[in-house]
Amino acid sequence: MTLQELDSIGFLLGSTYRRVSNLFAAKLKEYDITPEQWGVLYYICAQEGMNQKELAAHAYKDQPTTARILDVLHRKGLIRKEIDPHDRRAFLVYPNEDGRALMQKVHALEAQHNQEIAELITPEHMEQLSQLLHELRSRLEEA
Amino acid sequence: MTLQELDSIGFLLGSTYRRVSNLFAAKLKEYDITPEQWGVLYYICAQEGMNQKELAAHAYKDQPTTARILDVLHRKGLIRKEIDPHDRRAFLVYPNEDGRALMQKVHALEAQHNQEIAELITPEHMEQLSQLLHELRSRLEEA
DNA sequence: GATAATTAGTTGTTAATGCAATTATAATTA
DNA sequence: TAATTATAATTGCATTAACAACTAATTATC
Repeated sequence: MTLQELDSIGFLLGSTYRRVSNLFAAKLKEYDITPEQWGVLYYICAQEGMNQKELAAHAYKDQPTTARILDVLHRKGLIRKEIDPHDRRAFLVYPNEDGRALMQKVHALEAQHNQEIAELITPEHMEQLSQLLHELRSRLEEA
Repeated sequence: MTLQELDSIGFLLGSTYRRVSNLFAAKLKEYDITPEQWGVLYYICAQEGMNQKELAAHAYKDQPTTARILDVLHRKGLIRKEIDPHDRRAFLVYPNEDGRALMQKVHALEAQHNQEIAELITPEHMEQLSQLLHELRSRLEEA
C-alpha cells in the first residue's frame, strides 16, 4: 500500500482547526486565557444573563464542557452567576468589570489574529471558506 | 451590546470539526476505536515502518500526542514497534494482522461517513471546501 | 394534589491536546 | 577523543471534550 494522504473532511477540519487555534492560543498567553475560554466569555458579554444551556448552544459545546469553562472564568473573577428567579435549577451568567475589559482587549486581538489568517489566502477564498463552513455546520445541526 | 455570532475562522473550524468528528466517533464505537486513533492507524498501514516523528507529521499532531495514541493502539494489539537498527532513540511502527484488518474495515466505514457528510451540501461545495482547507492548512504550515 | 416525565446543572471517567522539561542517543565540533 | 549541540521519545501538568449517570427542580398527566 502506498502512502496516501488522508483527506477526509473530518481530518482536514481537525488538523486545520488545531493549527489556527494554537496560533491564537500563543497570542492569548499574556492575557492568561485560552481561545475556548474567550469564546464563552464573548457570549457572556454579548448577551448578559443567559443560562448555561443557552451559552452552550451558542458556543457549540455540550453542557458539561461549558459548565467547566464557566468554572474557570468564575475562578478567575471574570464572571458572576445568579440563580434564575424563575427557575431555581438554572443560573444566569453575567460578566464582571474585569471580564468585560478582558473581552474587549481580546476581541481586538482576535480581529488582528483573524486578519493574519485571512492574509494567508485571498480575501475571496477566505470569504468562501467561511460561508462553506457556516453552510456545512448548519446542515450538520439540522441532521 | 447585542448578541453577535462569533464567526472567527478558528471558532468556525472548531465547532464544525467537533460535529463531524462526533458523528464519526459514534459510528466507530462498535469497533472500539476513536477517529484520532484510526487516523494514526491509517498512516501506520499506509506506510509501514515510519517512526513516531514521521507519523506525527503526517497526522498533524505533536509528538507526545502521537506517542500516547500509539500506546493505545499498542495496548489494543493493533500495532508493534521495533527499535530502529540505525538509531536506537527511535522505533519503527508496524501494523499487526488485527491492525490491518481493522484499518480496512474502518476505511470503508469512513468512506461511507464522508459520503453522508458530503450529501449535506452540494458536491461542488464539498469539493471547494476541501480545496480551501487544504490551501489554508498548507499556508499555515509555511508560516 | 400525587405521580410521572422532563429539564438544568453537576460529577465521573476516559481521551486528545499543547507545552515544557527530561532522558537517552546521535551528530557535530573543538 | 572530549565536549557540545541536536534530536527521538517520554513524562508531567493543565485544558478541552464526549458521554453516561446522577441530583434537584419544574412541568405534565392522571
